[in-house]
Amino acid sequence: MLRLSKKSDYGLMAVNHLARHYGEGSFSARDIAAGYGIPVGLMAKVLQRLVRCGLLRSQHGSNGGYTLARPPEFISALDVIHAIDGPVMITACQTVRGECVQTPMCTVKEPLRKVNERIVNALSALSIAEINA
Amino acid sequence: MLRLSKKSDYGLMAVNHLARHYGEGSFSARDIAAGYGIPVGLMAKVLQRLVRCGLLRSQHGSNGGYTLARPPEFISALDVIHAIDGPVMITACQTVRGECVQTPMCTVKEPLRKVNERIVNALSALSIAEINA
DNA sequence: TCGATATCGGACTGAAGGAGTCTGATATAT
DNA sequence: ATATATCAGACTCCTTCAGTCCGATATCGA
Ligand code: SF4
Ligand code: SF4
Repeated sequence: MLRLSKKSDYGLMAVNHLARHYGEGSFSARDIAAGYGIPVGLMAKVLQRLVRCGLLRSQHGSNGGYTLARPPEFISALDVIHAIDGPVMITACQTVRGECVQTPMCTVKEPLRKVNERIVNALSALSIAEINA
Repeated sequence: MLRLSKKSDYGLMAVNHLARHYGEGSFSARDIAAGYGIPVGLMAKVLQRLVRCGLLRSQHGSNGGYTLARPPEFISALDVIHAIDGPVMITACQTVRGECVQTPMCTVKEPLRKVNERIVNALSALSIAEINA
């Protein structure tokens, strides 16, 4: 139904939070989650994915937590969404379980691909720094 | 995960088919479904929704079927998607079951609303005639 | 009039994905 | 040592999706 996952939503909020306090040390999942009413366990899970994709750096142990891996200007909304939800693709022409049976005779595949491209561009052009402003 | 429903996909294909044969009489759900490997029952259901939203006209009885309610130039991809899936909204800030609990302190609501607006505009600007070309 | 062919409306099912929880393991500062 | 973190994955509950099915209504043609 063309909806962003809640995880991506949370991820954007978290990265946004870290951007707002960029250079002020690290923040734990608890720190971030508390301010926005996000379940801590879920927030942790989201942050982990962002680390795995190289958007954040993490520090174990007490006084540990997360920081941005690079300045907010160089992190896009697409980066965050892609790290959490995988590739942005409004159609399911080909998924992990084979391709859509309509593919050969589909008449809307190409036009939708173009629409998808525009969405990707829009998300890619939107930096975290810009969101924060 | 930001994906269009299969129903919308089918709807676009159906409307596209009717556009391609605009002025050549009406086509039944069976007619349309057959050409694209779409389950007939599901195709019928999708077409019914399009009729209810005024995009198509229907004719009961034998030799009945569906025709476009207006020329392809004046039907947009958004019209079709909206008729089938409801309003295009990438966030769930407010749904039928109340609003998102993060709404008051959400920092990404506004930026995402703007992204949504761009998507809506893109879909709205894409007419069926254009898809067909 | 009868029967075939349509749409129409809604209920229904099984499968998939989403949201969130929980547990155990590892790393680090005090 | 202990408290505090991240980390990794399995797990449950719930919603949505894709597709089916049935009964009702409308229309055409023989
Ligand atoms: S091939 Fe056509 S029908 Fe199948 S997913 Fe892609 S766009 Fe949709
Ligand atoms: S309010 Fe914020 S968190 Fe809640 S749905 Fe809207 S954008 Fe997502």
